[in-house]
Amino acid sequence: MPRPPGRPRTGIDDLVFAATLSTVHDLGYARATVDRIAAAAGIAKTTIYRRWPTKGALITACLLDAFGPAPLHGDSPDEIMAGAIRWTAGKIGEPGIGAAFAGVFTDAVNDPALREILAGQLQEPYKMALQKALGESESRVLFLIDVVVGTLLHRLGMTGEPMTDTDVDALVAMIQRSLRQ
Amino acid sequence: MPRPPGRPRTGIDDLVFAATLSTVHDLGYARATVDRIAAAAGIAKTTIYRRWPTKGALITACLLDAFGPAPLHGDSPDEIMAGAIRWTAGKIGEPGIGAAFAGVFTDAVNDPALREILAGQLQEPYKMALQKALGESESRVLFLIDVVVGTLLHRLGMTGEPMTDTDVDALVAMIQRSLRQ
DNA sequence: TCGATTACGCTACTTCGAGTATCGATACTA
DNA sequence: TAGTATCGATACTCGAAGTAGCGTAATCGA
Repeated sequence: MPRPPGRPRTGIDDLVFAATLSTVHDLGYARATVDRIAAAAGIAKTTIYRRWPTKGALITACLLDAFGPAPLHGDSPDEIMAGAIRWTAGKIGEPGIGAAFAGVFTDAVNDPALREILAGQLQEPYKMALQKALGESESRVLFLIDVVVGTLLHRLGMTGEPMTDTDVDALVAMIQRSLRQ
Repeated sequence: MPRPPGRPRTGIDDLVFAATLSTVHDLGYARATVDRIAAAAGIAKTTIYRRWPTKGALITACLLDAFGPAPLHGDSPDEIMAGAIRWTAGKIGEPGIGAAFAGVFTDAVNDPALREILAGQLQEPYKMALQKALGESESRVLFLIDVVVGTLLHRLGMTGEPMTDTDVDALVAMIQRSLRQ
């Protein structure tokens, strides 16, 4: 497929993603304006809006890049679930990721278009992979995602800190007991 | 205690709370501006700001009023927990309450002052009551609150709809198994 | 009845962030 | 060299949070 005409885009997506997470980490989601993110990346704000139509789309793309494919390893559903939960908890604990996630999530509550993006682009791949790996129904997997992600985000939102390893262990144990039943 | 001097405040708190929930329900959290809430209540915006310093404080006061004390009835921890979970799910499903909760919650992620209000005024009483009713440790009760409220809010945020009774049943069963362990 | 005090409604204002418009300069293709 | 699309920069619109000031209304004590 031939290159489209005109000046090609410069490869600054990774730079913008890094600047986004860094700005959210330093200033919080609400004060991480597009102006500031652009300044942190050393580019013009208009360049950001040429690539992502809204701030929500930018954050979602940033999260998609940060999370990537889920590592679903293990010989049993128990091991697979434990790995997935600990991986999720670790990601949410990384600087900026948890706050960005919580921020875009809350924006989505009353923005159906953004909700569509979140559910379709971010949640859907993990849902499919988990269904296949665990052999569980769609509704069951969606329920498990609600429990795991909801719990981790609620802790982050109420305390400002990611969940401790001890509590993540409790979450793993609770889900595993639920799976065996 | 003698009445303070000057014109007394009119009893419009309940009116404002009702207008707040109604506006959030109709327009969503983001478009439920203080101007619109005031218009829905039939009062001036400045009157709202005389009573609540910020929009977050207004929403929190509204939620405090809407939730009220938790009904913790039952002869066993299982029954108490089941009642508390279903009561919480029902409240979050009421028009406007879930969206207002999710909105103020997300605002709190990067607003320590608002987080203080949420944790201290809204969560704290339920935490104390549950500790007493269940005989569990503080950290255990906080974990349970994270799971229940986080799961319900995540479902609401991802789908725009409150959790179905079937899934609430699954949540109850999972928590009960976790409690017995 | 009169002054002091405080709340209310109203209008106007400041501030800030999301998103848009425009323009000159630049990089690439045909 | 002509055409196209990107980048940076500046300036702009729009909407919402929160503030200021004023005239008016309600309640108190004297």
